[in-house]
Amino acid sequence: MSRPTKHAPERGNARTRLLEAARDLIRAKGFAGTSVDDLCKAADVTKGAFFHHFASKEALGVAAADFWAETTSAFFEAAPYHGPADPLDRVLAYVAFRKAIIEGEIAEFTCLVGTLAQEVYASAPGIRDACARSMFGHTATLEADIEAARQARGIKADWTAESLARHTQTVIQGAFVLAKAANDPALARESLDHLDRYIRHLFHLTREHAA
Amino acid sequence: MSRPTKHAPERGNARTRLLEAARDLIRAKGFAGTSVDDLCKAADVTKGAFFHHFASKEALGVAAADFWAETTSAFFEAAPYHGPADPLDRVLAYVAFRKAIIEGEIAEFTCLVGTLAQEVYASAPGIRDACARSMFGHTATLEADIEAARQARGIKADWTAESLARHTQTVIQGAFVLAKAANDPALARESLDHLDRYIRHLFHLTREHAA
DNA sequence: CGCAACATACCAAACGGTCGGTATGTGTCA
DNA sequence: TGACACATACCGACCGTTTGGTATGTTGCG
Repeated sequence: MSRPTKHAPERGNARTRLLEAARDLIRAKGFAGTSVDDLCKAADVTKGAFFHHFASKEALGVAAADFWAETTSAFFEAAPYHGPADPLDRVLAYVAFRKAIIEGEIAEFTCLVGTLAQEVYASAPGIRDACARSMFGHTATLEADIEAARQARGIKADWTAESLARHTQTVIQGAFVLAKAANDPALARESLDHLDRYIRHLFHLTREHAA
Repeated sequence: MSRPTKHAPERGNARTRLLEAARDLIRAKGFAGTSVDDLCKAADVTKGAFFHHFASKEALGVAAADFWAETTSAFFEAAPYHGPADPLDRVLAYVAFRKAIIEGEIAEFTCLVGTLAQEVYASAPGIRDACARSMFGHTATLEADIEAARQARGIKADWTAESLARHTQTVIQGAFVLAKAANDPALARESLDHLDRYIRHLFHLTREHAA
């Protein structure tokens, strides 16, 4: 029983630990508020390792946003809300799922790329664009279900699936801002209830219809 | 024709210039990304003046949030959306007004206290609380019109005026996040259209009803 | 005079980033 | 098989600059 030979020279795990540290520290303290030394300490690596893997702090920011895109898309793909056969039920289940995962520490359920984009949109366009790719890549996955629901139910809409998918993201991002300001996750959940009610309205559903 | 004597020993205008610089720079670069030197340069004052007026950089952050609360509440009080006699019309006019002022440079129409709270909610509770006061002080002004509209129209609601006022703020804050990520104000306006549609639904209004 | 409103010069710490070096593979060809 | 060339991963001392903050004036006005 031989150990598998490592062909591709295993992408160092210092790199991964730094990306995880970036995810956690930036969500709690912001990008500018997190120093390279902070990141190295949290990841338990040296500064040499940091600049071996990333050309600059800004490059780490871009990589962190890409890392976020990868890990969250895997997370949402594996999530239970894809179960229902009816596409509208999947959309409502998505909203319910987003509401359900809002709990515990604020830094643990809020969005890295939303925080990051808000902070550096003007000073670091590379990071901003990586955040946009992550955010709108995610809304695109919801868009398909919304469009399918619209067609299946023959809804004549003066809105597009794309805009409703983006509006859903708007409510989620805004909910995080209010939760942070008030230091209370309940405010975020509250807005997701309004979003749920709005979507049911657009599809002529009663409030009682189960998701 | 004598010059008006200044009685109240005019709260130094270096202080005001610093607060204005803080408002503009923090919206563009974030709080941690804006240095005391940056602020002094933009306000054309020296560091001595800065620390004469503010005990620390964090104290300036609190003062900037308070300054934002004062100036925006004056701005919204003077805004035209208070005109309509019907309270619901005032609410819809508010949403239309918020949409109308989204134009030009992103840093010019986005919200200081939203940005600030998102960045420092965990590391500077004093600033966060000042942001919360500004934000929820503003939503409270909308809440009155929403509640009046609900009573005037005899709406039996499973939501409160308070929560709808906060949801409105949620959509506005989230709209700013998406506009920054995509570098496009149009995305912010788009979500305000969804919000308008939602409010009309809650009050059983047709889409055509004029605001 | 006395005090508020500044200006100037300075400081220690923290910052992002560089650099010479080591340890450990890995591919290749005689 | 072994040895040479080269690559990757990482270390930690060090560098120049910027940081938030302080100490000590100076100025002008009631």
